[in-house]
Amino acid sequence: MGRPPCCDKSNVKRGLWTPEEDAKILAYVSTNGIGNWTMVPKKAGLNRCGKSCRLRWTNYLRPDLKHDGFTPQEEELIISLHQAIGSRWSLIAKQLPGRTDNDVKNHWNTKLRKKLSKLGIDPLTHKPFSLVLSDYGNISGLQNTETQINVSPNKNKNCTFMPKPEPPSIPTGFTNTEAPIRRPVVEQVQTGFSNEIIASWDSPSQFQLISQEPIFQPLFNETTSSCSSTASSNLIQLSSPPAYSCQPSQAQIPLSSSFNWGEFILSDPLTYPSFQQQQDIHFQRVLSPSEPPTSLQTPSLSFTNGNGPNGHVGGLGTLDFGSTLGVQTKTRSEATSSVSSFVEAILEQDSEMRAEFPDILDESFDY
DNA sequence: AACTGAGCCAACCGCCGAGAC
DNA sequence: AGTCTCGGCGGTTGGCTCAGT
Repeated sequence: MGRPPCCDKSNVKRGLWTPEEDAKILAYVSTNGIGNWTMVPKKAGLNRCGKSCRLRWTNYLRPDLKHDGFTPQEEELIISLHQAIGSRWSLIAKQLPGRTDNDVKNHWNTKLRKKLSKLGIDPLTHKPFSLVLSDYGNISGLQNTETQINVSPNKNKNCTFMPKPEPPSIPTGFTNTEAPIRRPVVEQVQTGFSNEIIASWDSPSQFQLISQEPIFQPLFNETTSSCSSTASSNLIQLSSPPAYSCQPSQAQIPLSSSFNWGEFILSDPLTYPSFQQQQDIHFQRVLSPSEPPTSLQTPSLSFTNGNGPNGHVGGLGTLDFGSTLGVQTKTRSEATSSVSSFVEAILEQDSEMRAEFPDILDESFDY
């Protein structure tokens, strides 16, 4: 038996609010304060659902709200917080005075997500698309090329894969000439559950405390300095909340030290086919002994609930850090070779199709 | 001028947890 | 312990605006 509706929806007005209705809410709140929203419509003389009144107040009428556009600083903060904690809009909004979760969510969905995509960054994982693709190749049970081809990342509607990521460009909304995010996120793969990796965000006070730690510093540094981040010694203390099944419960992950996003994106096999000739050299260089091997690693995922990699499991999945925290069990070349196989398979199919249907597929057809 | 599609944002929906009873 | 109510939350939808054709 479900919860009964808070009001008779057939008898309440819906849709946009009129100035008169707004005035009634404001008048009511100014004299009675906030509380017991279910009684507000009756007491304020409104033919609205109490919940609707609360939302109207929370998202629009509150006097402390800003109604102007987001500043570049606010955008940077949203991106970095989203990178850290995922789509927990209310927590993000608490760090932005005068902004509501709805504001932040809408701004993310309409502006920031596209900005990141244009930079060749998957807004879901905050990683370059090429790295996300290689992560799919790393998911256990997807060993062979055919399986990988059958698993389309686009099945996840939240996954904003682009068929051909654009080369890195200068973001329009940022004050700096440097891209605000060029560091791949190695701490998490955010597929609807893994944002719980960073687990100490449950209270705003904790959040505030942690947000002042170096966790975000690399991002902000990079907006004003070169890509050689000073975060090489930074460690993120991970402690899983009891409600989730991240493993292990305690882990330390070093942040990327000298990673160059531009270099990485330029190595994107989808963007630059010559990547295959360079990748081994590239990763040998990046993974040289002087570099922390984990700087390019991502957590490998194992699903204990039967959902595939595209399943939005909402906290029920299990992240297995066993292979990435401390011991590297899968090399970058393995990961990228699976991507290469994937690309090769596509190119091979393309060649066959071109040979078979030369009139249909002209030269400009491209992936 | 009319149409169309994309972008944007306000509002809604439904689930959930907390707390009162 | 069970039920009910409220408010919070993230995801989704509806409708307005505007640029392009």
